[in-house]
Parts: sequence; C-alpha cells; structure tokens
Amino acid sequence: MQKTATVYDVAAHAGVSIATVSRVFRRPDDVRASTREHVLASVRALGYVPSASARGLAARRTGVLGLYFPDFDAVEDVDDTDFAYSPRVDVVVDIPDSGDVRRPNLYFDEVLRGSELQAWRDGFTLMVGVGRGSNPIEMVSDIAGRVDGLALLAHSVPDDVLEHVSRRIPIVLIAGERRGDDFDHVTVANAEGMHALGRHVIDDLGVRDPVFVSGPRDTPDDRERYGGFCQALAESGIDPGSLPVFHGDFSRERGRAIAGEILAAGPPPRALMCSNDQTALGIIDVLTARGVRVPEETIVTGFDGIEEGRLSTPRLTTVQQPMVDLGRAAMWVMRSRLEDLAQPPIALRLPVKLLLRESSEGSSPSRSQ
Amino acid sequence: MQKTATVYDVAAHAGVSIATVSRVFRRPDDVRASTREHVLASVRALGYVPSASARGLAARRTGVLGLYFPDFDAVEDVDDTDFAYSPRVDVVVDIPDSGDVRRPNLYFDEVLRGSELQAWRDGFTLMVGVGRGSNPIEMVSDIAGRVDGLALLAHSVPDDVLEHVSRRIPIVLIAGERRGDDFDHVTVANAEGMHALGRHVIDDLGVRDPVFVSGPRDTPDDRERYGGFCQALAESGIDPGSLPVFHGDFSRERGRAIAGEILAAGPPPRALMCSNDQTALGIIDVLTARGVRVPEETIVTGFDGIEEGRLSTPRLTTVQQPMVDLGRAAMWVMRSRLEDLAQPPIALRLPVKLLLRESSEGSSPSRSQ
DNA sequence: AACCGAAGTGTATGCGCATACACTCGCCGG
DNA sequence: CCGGCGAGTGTATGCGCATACACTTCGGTT
Repeated sequence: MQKTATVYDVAAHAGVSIATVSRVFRRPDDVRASTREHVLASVRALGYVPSASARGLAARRTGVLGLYFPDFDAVEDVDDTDFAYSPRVDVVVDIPDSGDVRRPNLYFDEVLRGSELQAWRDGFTLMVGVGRGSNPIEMVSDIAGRVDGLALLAHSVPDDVLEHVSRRIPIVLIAGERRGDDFDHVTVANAEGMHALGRHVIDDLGVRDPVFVSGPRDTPDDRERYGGFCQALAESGIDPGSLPVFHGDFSRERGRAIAGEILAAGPPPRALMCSNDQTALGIIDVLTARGVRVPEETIVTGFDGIEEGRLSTPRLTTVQQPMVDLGRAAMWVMRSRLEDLAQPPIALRLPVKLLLRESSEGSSPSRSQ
Repeated sequence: MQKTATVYDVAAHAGVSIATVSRVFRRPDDVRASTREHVLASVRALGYVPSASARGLAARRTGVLGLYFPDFDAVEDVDDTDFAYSPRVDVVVDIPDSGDVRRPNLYFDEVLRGSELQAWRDGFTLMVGVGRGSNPIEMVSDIAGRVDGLALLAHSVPDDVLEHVSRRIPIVLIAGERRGDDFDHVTVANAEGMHALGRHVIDDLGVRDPVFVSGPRDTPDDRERYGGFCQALAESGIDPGSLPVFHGDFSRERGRAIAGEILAAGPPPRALMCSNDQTALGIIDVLTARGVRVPEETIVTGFDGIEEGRLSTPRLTTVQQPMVDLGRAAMWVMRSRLEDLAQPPIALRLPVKLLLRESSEGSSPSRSQ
C-alpha cells in the first residue's frame, strides 16, 4: 500500500497521456488494441484502481444509488465490546419457543436484495443506510451527497429533509402513496390484495362478521389494507362500522396481546383478518395455546407473505407482497428518472399474490413432508 | 433540481469564503457560532448537500467501507420485464412444501446486518456488492475504487485480484483462515464448535460411529469442521478413517439426495453430523418422510444456526455461528487497520454456541405453540 | 500531387471540496 | 505604547479524473 497509483503514474509507465489511460477504462473501443493492452499491462504492474471520487467529480455523477430504511427492528442492542475474545464454545440447551426475537425485518432484507440486484443490472452500485437511533437526518444527507439518486421508505424521514435533499438528487419513496408531493413512488396493491382476501373470507368461507386487526395507525400501508377490507364488506352489504377493530402495531408480541384481549372478551370471532403476518402469527400463537383450533373455530389471515408464515402451524393464509420486486422497482424507477429528469412523477403499484393456506382453509393437509 | 448548489454558492449567499462553509461542516467549532448559523441558513435556503466525490478527492478518503459477497443464492432468475404491470391480485392455493427455494442466503443477510451496524457506528457508510453472474473482478474493482477498505468472503475472488486491489486499500477476508497471505481475517471457531458437538454426540449420547456429511470440498469452513469432528473421534480412540463420509454441497436438496442414498444402502446410522444446517434439514426431510424417527432412530446435527433449524420439526441441534458479529467484526477490523496501516495482520476467531435441540436429544418436548 | 477524413492520441481545463498558510483584529501584558 | 498571541476568517492550491478540443498520421480520393 505504498503510494496509490494514479492515472499519471500509469500514463508515465505506459508512455502515453492520461487521456489515453482514462479512455482505456471509459471507452476502450476508442483506443487502439495494442495501446490498450500496453496500458492494461501498466495498470496491472502498478496495481492501479481508478478513484471513484475523482471520477465522480469530473463526470458529475457517481454511479451509485442509495437505499435508506429506518430501523424498525428493535435493534438487538449489540454491546460495544471490542472483538478481543477467543474462539470458545458456549453450550446452550435450547428450549423451544425461546422467542421469535431474531430477524424480524425480513421486509428490509428482501427489498435490499431486489434493490441490489436491479442496481447492478443497471450499472449502478448500491449504498445502504439503515437508520439507527442516530440522527436520520444526518444519515440521509450523508448518503445524499454520495449518490445519484436515493430510494427510501416512505415516512421514514421528515418531509423538509426530503425536500432539501431532493434539490440535489431524485428521490423515490417506497411503500407509500403519493400525498401531494412530486416524488416518484413505488407501492404494492395493498387495497386490492386485502379486498380480494376479504371477498374470499366473506364469499367462499361464508364469514359475514370478520374482525380486522390493524397495524400502527396512520401508516399508509395499513390504511390502504383496511380500505380494501371495508370495500369487500360493503360490496356484500355489510357495514364495516358494525364490526369491531383491534389495533396492533405490526409486531408479533402485540398480536399475542390482542389475542389475549379477544379471548378474555368472550368466544373468539369466526375470522380474524390481520393487517400483517407478524400480528397474525402472534394471534395464532395464543389461540393455539389456549386450545382454539385454527381454522376450524377461528380463521386467521395475515398480510406480507413472510417466511415464518410458510413454516408456521397451521401455515398462514396471507397476501404476499412482492418485496424483492419492490426493491427492484425502486431502482428501476430511479434509473428511469435519471434518464429523463423532466418526465412527470412516476407511481408504480406492484401486484400481490393471495396465498390460500391452512389458517383459513378447512382441509388442512398435514404438514409432514 | 435546478443547478445543484456548491460551496461557492453557499459562500456567496452567506457572504463568507468557501473555507468557512467547508469548516461549518467539517469542524463546526472552529467557526464562530453566529457565522455558523448564518451559513447554515444559506445551506437551507439553497438546498445544499456537500458532494462526497469532491470531498473524497480532496480529503483522500471516502468514508465508505465495502462488503462483497459472491452470490451463492441460486439467484432466482428474475425476469427482466419492465415494471409496467398493473396492481392485480393473483390467487394461489399454496400447497404445503412448495419448496424451500426462497431465502437460502440468511448467512449473507446476517453478515450484512452486522456490517451495516458497525460501519455506521464507526462513522462509515457501507457499500454492498453481491456477485451476480457478472464479472466479479470488475465488480470488486469497481467497489475498490469507491471505498477506504473492503471486506469480502474468502475465496470469492481470485487471489490475483485481491492482490491487485489490496495495493490500493486494505482487505479483510471473512470466514477463511489465513493461508500464507497477509490480509486481515475474521472467522468463527469452526473446528472448536464441531469438536464440541462431536464430543457431545460421542460422550453424552454414546454414539461411537457417527457419520459425517460434508460440504463442498475445499471450502475452509468445511475443512475445519471436519477437522474438529475427527479430533473428537480421535480423542475417544475412534479412527475417523474407519467411518464413512458423505459429500454434500451445503444445499438442502443435496441433503435430501444423500439421505436417499443412505437409506438405500441399509439401515440408517445412529447419528448423522452435517457440516451445515441446510444439509441437515434436507436429511431430516427425507428421513421423516420415510418413517425414520429423529432422533430416536437417527440423530441429526447441523452447523450454522439458521432460523429454519429453529422452526423445523424436530428442531435442529446445531452450532450457531455469530453471523451478525462476523459482519461487525469485519468492519471493526477494517477500522482498526485504517487507523494503523502498519500494524501486523489481524486474525479474529469468533466464538460459537452449541445449541442442543430435539434432533439430537431424546426428550423431545412437543412443538406446540 | 494536393487534399480530405477517420482514427488515434495529447493538451488543457474544471469538477467541488479540504486544508495549509497567510492574514486581520482585538486583547493582554510588559 | 508596542509586541505578541489567539481566535476567526480568507486565499491559494491540489486532489485524480473526464472530456472538449486540438493535433497528428495515414490511407484513400480526385
């Protein structure tokens, strides 16, 4: 790691000008093959790697796209210890149900995966930021200075920050409907999905008084889902206002608590339609433990399509969001925006998939494999 | 998104020099409070966000750390369609066991999570690259030009590329023992973990002829694990050479195939110790399906500690790797390296945790709730 | 034989910032 | 009353590259 090589070093070593060196990387075809080989030999000899900072400055674009998410994982508060410990082995007799604390945030992982995939496909590099307790404003500004465009989860950052940052680079909001702003948006068909699920429960399963279990108030996702639910009811002549609604917060823990409340209040309702999977799983946890059979006595449905819902007993009927596609779409929109800054705001709504499984269907095939 | 504001614009607007503007961001305390407020007002007025490219160039450091992983997910080959479709809802009757194809790569997600966490803690931004089919060499070089240091999975990139890139920035290798190189390394206690598990199976469970199911040949992780296994045998006076070994590839599918082979060959062995969880889960899939009771007839163990192993039936006895810590440690080592480039190579080995669960323990509590 | 264009290469400049250094100003001690 | 000093600010420079433009060859035209 002596002195880092620069274009000048390579140019001198190869006996050409720096323009030629630069061209070898940027537009190889503009350089005669023999010269190119010659330069590349020098590149190898000197261990030259072009500086993205310099390139970004000169070219006025970085080739990087940003992805910012708030940290809704209750971030396992990792201790700050140094990594000075030795390779030891702790033995733990692991009792069942020792908590579902790990990996709550599949959502972000999936979106990240999709973003990463699409960004590279489009020739960009991805920079990620997950808002820790630390000041999200600084974080977003920091990222904003490094990228050509930034995608972030809607409502994860104050509007004025968005406005500020958007004077420099394009912004794409993930999972939030347009709301008077001119940003680009990428969402899933929340309303349509919950509506379809509602129709299924009402029409196919014959439940005329399903109970809705919401997520945190004022999240747009939750609001839309509830809207779809109400629409399905209305279409069947049922007044949504006549049915009780429980308010969760998208956590499994809260789902359990809600199930407790419900059971305490009397016989469980015929169907519980939850605004997300975690809540539904928490409810199933408690219902099952208290001897309420799902779905025979109570049907439970979720929304999201997380992995746990496929591994639970019974497996969870849900609406699967295309989370990977959400990330992909965000990057795709970003690219499109960068190619034409003047085009009108883009708003994408991705399709969802209704997964009918045993938490709602009577014929529960055994989960043996 | 008119003309992006620069230091010059802010300086002019605030009636100060660009040095003062720069200082407001870099060393706020060097600027009189009143001046600072004044400048910040201009910053807000102009929507100024400092350019990381320019800063990186001038300061000779980017403040970004890189993380590169190859793509061992068989990348679900996402189609290349544009996102022009409408919000529709597909209904799918989801039959059980419709595959475990999703999310195979928890390993990377966890490492990423830890890396991201630690990087921000240390004041760095994280840039991720997942090697798609596309040329990993280009990808690594690309990232290398953008960051102050790069962590990558060992053996994911040819040695000469590493050597080349390392002339520019420090490299940290994840999950691979040092091997004659001078790079920094971060690993887990593979050998110790498998050794402890081996001792448990031999001593506590009284199995004197456990069968090892390996991973892909020549991965260092697998090699170390097998080494720990052999050592445990040797300590009990058992000759490892006398026992059969099956060769897997860390995939669940292959685990299933191996189970098939084993059953075809005769009565199943008393214990199967697998080099990773996926393989073990695949084996359990088939054993269970064919009526072999786990663990009563055959004990099965894994290695990794992935989530599925906690949700399977029976739950999987395994050695849990500290995957999040692996990422954290990589970033931590990187920071340490950057603070003192001359210090001797660092090699960290993180402790593991032996999780004793029902795939090896007789007393299998029911998996209810 | 003078001319022309294409292909290949070099020269010069600026991208936006950090920072070394110079400078100013007010205050203190001698 | 002068010298010195520290706090605060400005000036000048260079970081490493992309790229517009100028220049040189050289083969083919007329």
